[in-house]
Amino acid sequence: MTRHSHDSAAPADALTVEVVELIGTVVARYHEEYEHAAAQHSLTGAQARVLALLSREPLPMRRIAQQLKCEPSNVTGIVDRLEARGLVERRPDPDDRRVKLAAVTEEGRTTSARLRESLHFAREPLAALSAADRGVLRDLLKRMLGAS
Amino acid sequence: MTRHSHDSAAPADALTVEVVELIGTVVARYHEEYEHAAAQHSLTGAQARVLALLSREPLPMRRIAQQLKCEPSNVTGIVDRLEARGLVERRPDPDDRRVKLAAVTEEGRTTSARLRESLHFAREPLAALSAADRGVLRDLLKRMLGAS
DNA sequence: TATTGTTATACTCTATAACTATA
DNA sequence: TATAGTTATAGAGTATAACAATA
Repeated sequence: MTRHSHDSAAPADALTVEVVELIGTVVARYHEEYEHAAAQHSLTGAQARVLALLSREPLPMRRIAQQLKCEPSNVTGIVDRLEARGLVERRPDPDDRRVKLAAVTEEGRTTSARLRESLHFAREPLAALSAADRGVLRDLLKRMLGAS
Repeated sequence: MTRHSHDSAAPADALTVEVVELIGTVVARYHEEYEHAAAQHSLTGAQARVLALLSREPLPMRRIAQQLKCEPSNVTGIVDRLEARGLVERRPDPDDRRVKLAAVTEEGRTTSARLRESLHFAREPLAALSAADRGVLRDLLKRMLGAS
């Protein structure tokens, strides 16, 4: 370490820069795969994300917006398009008549499952690593993410 | 390993699933930071990416589209907006009069540099790892990415 | 003829603000 | 009054197709 700085523009050593660039490549690859998998089912990335979310459990529109980190008004359109294709439906919330619960239909569930299967990112890149290596990678990522 | 399958839906073990989810978290975090840094300079993500690209060297419009993996027609609008703000300019290519080279202006270069500095992703998360750990992470990511 | 960049068009995602129906 | 969802609006990114200038 050449210096321990508390300012926000600490000098990045070559190793850190290299790791950041590698992470950038991972991010780009991940997105390409996700968009491609979604497109194979004629879905946009945002639609695929919402479908994946709802395949776990029905959610109020508001909660979807929080998960997507976007404004609630955007969710209306995304769910509209999923609903128009029969992949999602809106149900009333028995406890609060203001709330609408978005839930996957049977077709939505199977589409979501197929989409998950077509996400090769899970298998091909990681297949190059042994189980021990994947364990090391997991621990490093966890420490990295836990730090922020 | 319960089975060695050659089909594309090989069963994912718990460890692999965990690593994929961690990578998904990294991807989400990375994007949030990038968009936030871009927004601090009143730029969209796409504009910031093009500005970063051009800060290395001037490029024909066609090449920008290839780097962004989008249609050339989209680049026209993105460069238009950067040019309207004085961050980028179009120059003729002396060797081929069909080609327009997009290049950063001086202001564009300083904006790009500030943007790079405000990308905390380089520092904070990775600061939790020792140099040795970062080296291990680099090697694992390189093997992972080289595999695809 | 083929290529480069642009224009025109349409769709989706996005944020903001105003509206409704509930609470 | 406050909250959930929607609508209206505007800006940006995206793909497709057609076009002008140049090779």
